[in-house]
Amino acid sequence: MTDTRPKETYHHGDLRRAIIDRAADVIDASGVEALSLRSIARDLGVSHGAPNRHFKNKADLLAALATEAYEQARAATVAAAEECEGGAIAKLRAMGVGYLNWALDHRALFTALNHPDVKRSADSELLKSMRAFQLTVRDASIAAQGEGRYPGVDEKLLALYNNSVPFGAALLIDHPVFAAEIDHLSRDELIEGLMTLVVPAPSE
Amino acid sequence: MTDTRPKETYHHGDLRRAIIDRAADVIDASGVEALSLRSIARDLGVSHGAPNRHFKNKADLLAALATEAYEQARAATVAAAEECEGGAIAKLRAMGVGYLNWALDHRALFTALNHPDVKRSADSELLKSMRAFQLTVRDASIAAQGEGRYPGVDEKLLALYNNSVPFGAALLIDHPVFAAEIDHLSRDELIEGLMTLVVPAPSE
DNA sequence: AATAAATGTAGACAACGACTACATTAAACA
DNA sequence: TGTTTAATGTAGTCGTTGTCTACATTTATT
Repeated sequence: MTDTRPKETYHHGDLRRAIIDRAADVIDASGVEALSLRSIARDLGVSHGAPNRHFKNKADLLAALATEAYEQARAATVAAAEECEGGAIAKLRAMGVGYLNWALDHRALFTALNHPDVKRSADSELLKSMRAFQLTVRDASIAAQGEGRYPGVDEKLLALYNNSVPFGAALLIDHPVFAAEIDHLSRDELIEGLMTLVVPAPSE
Repeated sequence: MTDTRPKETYHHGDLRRAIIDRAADVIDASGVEALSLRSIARDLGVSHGAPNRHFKNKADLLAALATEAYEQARAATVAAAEECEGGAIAKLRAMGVGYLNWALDHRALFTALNHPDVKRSADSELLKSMRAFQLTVRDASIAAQGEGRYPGVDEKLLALYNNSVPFGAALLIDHPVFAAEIDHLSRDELIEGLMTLVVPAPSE
């Protein structure tokens, strides 16, 4: 996954990429609070000031992680929809499954995506990625509505609903206390079961 | 803003309470990353080491905030259910509304409740509060199932679903990018509309 | 009244984020 | 090609923070 392309020069070659990857590892291992530009620099064998050439400050690194998270999440949901052979409703359901699988497979990025302070950042790249993700889900919701799902419901409200479930579920499934309650279900059963509640199969 | 009491007494009286309250203010105003034990101590007119008598470390303060958040959230949902005069299904729907209203009225505590590093804490008080909240929702879900809602669905899966929606929705509604998309709806319309999708009124 | 426990203070230290001036490498251009 | 310019990394510094320790003051207990 970490396809670092070392050019083996005195300049690191792709320090920005390496910092982001390392940051994700740190978050996975020790949490967001443990994230430190200096320790990442040490881990990568560069001076403590080097990261500042790539990130204006620490929040900027977190924003970069979140941007990547939104792009990956969007790619995962779009891919899931494209692999689904059903109609718009089935695709919407597949997108939720795809998103949940991505979130559980990339907890560090998912953490960055949900970090409370990321909302505060006005970074335009981040806002663009957020918006792209949102629109993807909204369009899929509208398409599903065209197939008769939840007729008459405000489409933006429907988009909120279809965003909220995987969003909240990923947080809860990742949560030790809540997860303990559902450990009799396999992950796939959990995700499939949940999305079936959200987007029931078309009656047939 | 800072209710610094007259420094006539050596002991503060209720420093722990004051620190928690001030921490919530800081989170509201400047985000979690801006939280600092020393600046809180300064604001309250005590020495920089005083908070350590009440919180083992910074994470412990965050855990205390989260504990209080879970207790408040539970109280709000229970109160909403008790004020609802309908059956178990109507009560479940009211609980979601109550939870969402609480979350949007107490963003700092909601932030603490969702902070990624809080999950990592093994504080037993926190775990107790988390569990109490979880069981409250689960019991209400089971009661609603007794009235015929989602027959045959694994009750723990149903509890997850009923937790996920308000959980995720509160995050999204609080989110500038997503919120911009639904600004044509008032907050009450939004919450009511969403919960109606989650827990439709019983057919009658 | 004597003593212990709780609570607040003051000082110290290492780590951190962020800034600066400077050095080295890569890129652009003549 | 050689020169200049921008990008990138280094080393040093500063103020702030979390956390620890020793000590002071107040409150609780016996």
